[in-house]
Amino acid sequence: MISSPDLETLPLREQAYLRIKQLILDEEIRANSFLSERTLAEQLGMSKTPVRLAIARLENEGYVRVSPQQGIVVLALTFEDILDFIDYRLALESFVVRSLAGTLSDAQVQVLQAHLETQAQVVHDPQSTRQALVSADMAFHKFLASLKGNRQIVQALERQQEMLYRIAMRIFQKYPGRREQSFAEHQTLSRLIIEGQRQAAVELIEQHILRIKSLLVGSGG
Amino acid sequence: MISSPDLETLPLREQAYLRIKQLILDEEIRANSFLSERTLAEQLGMSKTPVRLAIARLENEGYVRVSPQQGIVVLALTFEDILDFIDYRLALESFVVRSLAGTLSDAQVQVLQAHLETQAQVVHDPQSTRQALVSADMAFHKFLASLKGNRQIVQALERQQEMLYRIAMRIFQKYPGRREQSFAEHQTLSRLIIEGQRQAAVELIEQHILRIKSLLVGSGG
DNA sequence: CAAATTCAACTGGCATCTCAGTTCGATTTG
DNA sequence: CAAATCGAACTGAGATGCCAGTTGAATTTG
Repeated sequence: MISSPDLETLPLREQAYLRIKQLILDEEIRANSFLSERTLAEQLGMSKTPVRLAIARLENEGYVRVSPQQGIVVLALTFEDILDFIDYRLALESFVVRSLAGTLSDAQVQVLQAHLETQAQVVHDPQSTRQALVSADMAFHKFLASLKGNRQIVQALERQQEMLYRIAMRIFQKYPGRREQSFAEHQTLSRLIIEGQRQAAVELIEQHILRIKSLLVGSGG
Repeated sequence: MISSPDLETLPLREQAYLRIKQLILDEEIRANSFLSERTLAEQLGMSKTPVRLAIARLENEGYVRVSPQQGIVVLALTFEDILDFIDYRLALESFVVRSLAGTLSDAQVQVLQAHLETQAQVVHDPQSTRQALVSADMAFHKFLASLKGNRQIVQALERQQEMLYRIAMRIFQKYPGRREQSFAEHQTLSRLIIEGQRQAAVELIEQHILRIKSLLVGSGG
């Protein structure tokens, strides 16, 4: 959730986009709340122009809706939206796992295991914030996709992850047990991919993702 | 490729977006050519402001690249880009077909067959333009996705189709035989989905899509 | 007191202007 | 003649101001 180059060196429209999106994802700006270009511009210390570009981008990505002469509304994800995004993710990730299984080079196996080790430290550190846990979880899936080397899929997955970040945070809060369980599944999944057990790997990732749907039913959107 | 509400009633930024994108897709603006906000604004009869928003959107979608103090470049798809988009499509569509097979209601079967009939008329009309043939082909796939009822997947597929529209046009030009072959596969695919032959349906759609890769190798990017 | 009306304070949409940085050809200079 | 230099003509980035349309509370009117 953090982008590396110094925020201040970026164009103002990019700063505005990143900062507003972060406020939304962290729920410092809640769904269904209203914004205005002028207020945002003042708060961010810039003019309306770059704010307008940022808002337009957030609208295209589905975070807000802009009504002429009315204002900007932060959109709430409907239950249907969430289920759609989960199936979308399922389509992407099961493809990734299917085409990855049994194809990893030795070097790739090394990097994958290093990545798992990094996540292990976060998971086993009692100091880790919920943000850190969720980010590490998402980073693993994004990393798998990047192994496939398909920019479109990685980008699509990123977009999906950001959109469901707020949901993931709630799930991690409600079900703390997922901390360990999710990581254990990542380890198993990695092993199956490395060993080339394609069918088992695909089934595991599908269960891994579809389990989220079950959890959501129990948490009521 | 045509959006229904009267172009003139849309906000200027939307008109600019649609018109510029159409020029790019129709290759009236070729890849690697340079644009400028001011020139476009003059040509479209509006100020720079809405043009700037349109260009920003096209940049986010990957159609152009904007360099500060230099200009706007219409991006050419690399061969890798194309292959990535095709795999992306494969991930989406094989998921759609897999989850659709054997689940269609009678009403959905009716609409699907009506859709096939519409496409048949376009395919068998010798007057049909290449644009019409490509659009009808894409419309079938988009329709299948819409049967699944997942907005995210439909939207992702739309985006992918538009991005590969120029490539599809070249392929249809180089291989006129695809006119009939593609349509025949759509008929078979529909039958397999209706009859619930899931595995066969998935294999067919995967072949259908992967065949495009083979054709591209023979056409040299 | 309640209903209709007005109006001031907002909203985003767009045009315009200035600014700094790039580019490239004409000009100058060796 | 060739190389260095200068400058005019571009580029997008951003700030600002105006406009039309919406909204809601105060005010007027029955």
